[in-house]
Amino acid sequence: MTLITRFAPSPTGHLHIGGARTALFCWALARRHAGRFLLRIEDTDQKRSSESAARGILEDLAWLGIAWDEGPGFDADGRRLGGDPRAVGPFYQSQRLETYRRFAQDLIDRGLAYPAFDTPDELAALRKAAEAEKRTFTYRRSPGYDPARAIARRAAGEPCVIRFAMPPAPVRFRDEVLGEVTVPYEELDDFVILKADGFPTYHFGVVIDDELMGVTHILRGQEHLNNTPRHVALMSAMRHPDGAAFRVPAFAHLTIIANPDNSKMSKRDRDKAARARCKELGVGDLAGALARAAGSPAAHLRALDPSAFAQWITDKTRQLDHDALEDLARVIGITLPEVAVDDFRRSGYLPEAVLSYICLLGWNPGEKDAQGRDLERLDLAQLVAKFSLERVGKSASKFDRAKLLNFNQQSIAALPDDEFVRRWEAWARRDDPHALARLGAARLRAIAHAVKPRCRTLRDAAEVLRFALTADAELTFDPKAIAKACSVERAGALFRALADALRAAPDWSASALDAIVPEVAAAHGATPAQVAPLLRVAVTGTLVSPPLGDTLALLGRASTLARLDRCAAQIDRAGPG
RNA sequence: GGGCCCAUCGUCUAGCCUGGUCUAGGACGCGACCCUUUCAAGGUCGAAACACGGGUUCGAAUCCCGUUGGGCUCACCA
Repeated sequence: MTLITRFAPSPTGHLHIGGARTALFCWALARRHAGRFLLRIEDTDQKRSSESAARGILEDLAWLGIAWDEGPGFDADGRRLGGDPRAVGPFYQSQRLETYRRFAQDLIDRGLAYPAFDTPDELAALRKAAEAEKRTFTYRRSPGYDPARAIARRAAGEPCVIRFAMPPAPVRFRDEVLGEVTVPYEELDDFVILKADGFPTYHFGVVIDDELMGVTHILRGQEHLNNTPRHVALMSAMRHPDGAAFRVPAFAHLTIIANPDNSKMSKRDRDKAARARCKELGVGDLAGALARAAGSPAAHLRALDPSAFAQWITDKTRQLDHDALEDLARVIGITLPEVAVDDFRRSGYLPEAVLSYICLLGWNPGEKDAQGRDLERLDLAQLVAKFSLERVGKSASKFDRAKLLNFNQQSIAALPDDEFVRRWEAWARRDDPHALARLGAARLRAIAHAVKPRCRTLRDAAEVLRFALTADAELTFDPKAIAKACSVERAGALFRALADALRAAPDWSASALDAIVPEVAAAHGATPAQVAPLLRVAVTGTLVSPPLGDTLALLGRASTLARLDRCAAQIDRAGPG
């Protein structure tokens, strides 16, 4: 039998990093066993789902390189993803409503499901009462429930939901990573399967679609563990029109991915971080935030409604729109924690680094390399070759940004220069157009070899080359750096000798330029280490830069000499030396 | 609070199923040193863990029980 896995996100925002890990494992398991991996969009919450979010998730998956065999169609790098070769679609649950209704009706006809007419207020009251008695609220049909009357009321058009009549027995199932799990009947209520708007609930849609789409292995986050007994009970109760029973697929619940403080990694973490910073700064309203934004571009923040901001700042459950939040973060001087795949992409992470890091969250190959080191940083092909459910761990893992950053740095360093430039250009086009305009791909190419090992993210490239992104006339010289560089004996003479040598240099290549500092040093009885800082601070304004030859070659002779002049002027102003 | 799940360095983890080879291995981070005209990168070395208590056993990180701690979940959200 073909192994079939699926990833079934709800399109309420960008793909969460935990979702990406789930999708990756589903994909890897299917590939490992020459099976199929399908993607289904669970858009049954009409209020929160959006087509743009669904598209965003497809883009995120494609960016990571996780290709789905079946599901919504998508073009990625000339490759067509998705499709419906087995004719089991559509893959948007909102397009499968009639199917759910038919199955619900069958359940009702067999007395295994029933209409319920409670209003939200009534349910809330029931819950509150249960809580007061320190009891868990579990919905049950009232003793006097009259099925015939209920069905008549429903037929008359009275609004209602359909609930599953939970069979009174404990539910037991086997989880591939956790083992046997048993849940007592008392914990299982008569949950809703069809909402008042005619849409299925998650529980109902997932059970029907997994059956109809032939899914054999369900991999999902551990937060779903408690839902599984409901699904198993449903599967046992349901049948096809021809009377055939539903299958019970294999389950594997993946560990939670947590923040360093042990809280679950959530999209709200970004709002939380910004809110905390606002409080720290005493920014209580939009006007205050905008005041700080003076002079900096914060278009999305400006477009925000003051009352929306006021609500956001006090209500922990509220989230600001993505772009407005980014603007706000810039204004209050923090970087938001990345939690969605797209956040990492924007921050300059490479997909291969993200992938190799998240596949180690709750799984590892358990192999050593020739040096006795753990095998880490796998690529997709290695993952497929080695993946197995047996090696999936049981305990929650914390997301370690430092390690991800290290993986990313190594991935960047491993890129051939041309590829590095190509990736940076593609990234900068969207996320740092200013740097792209000032630097340009061609100039980056010339110094790529020196920039790569200094970047932990693609964004760092502009930071490493900041001196080159600044116009000669706007370069500022750090006074402390100048003082330090000039602390050498006869600094003025050395500086002039450097300038003369540079002006006369016959060959403006990195290797030729690298020879100048030792030459000048030797001629004046100084060491290269005493001379180099003078030149470095003159052309970059600081004491830190890529190797001087590369730095000078990138700037070019005219720019170098102009900077030398400006620096000399500043040294003169500061006093003779 | 009820139910479910989990528990090895700060973090990700190997080892656990099939007790001894574990004075518990690797990676990230951290510290030191080397290399070096700065910063990186690279190299070498170092500090750092079996939550606790009972069993079982000649022997337990490994098996059993309990305690403690943590997480998830209790919606007409998924």
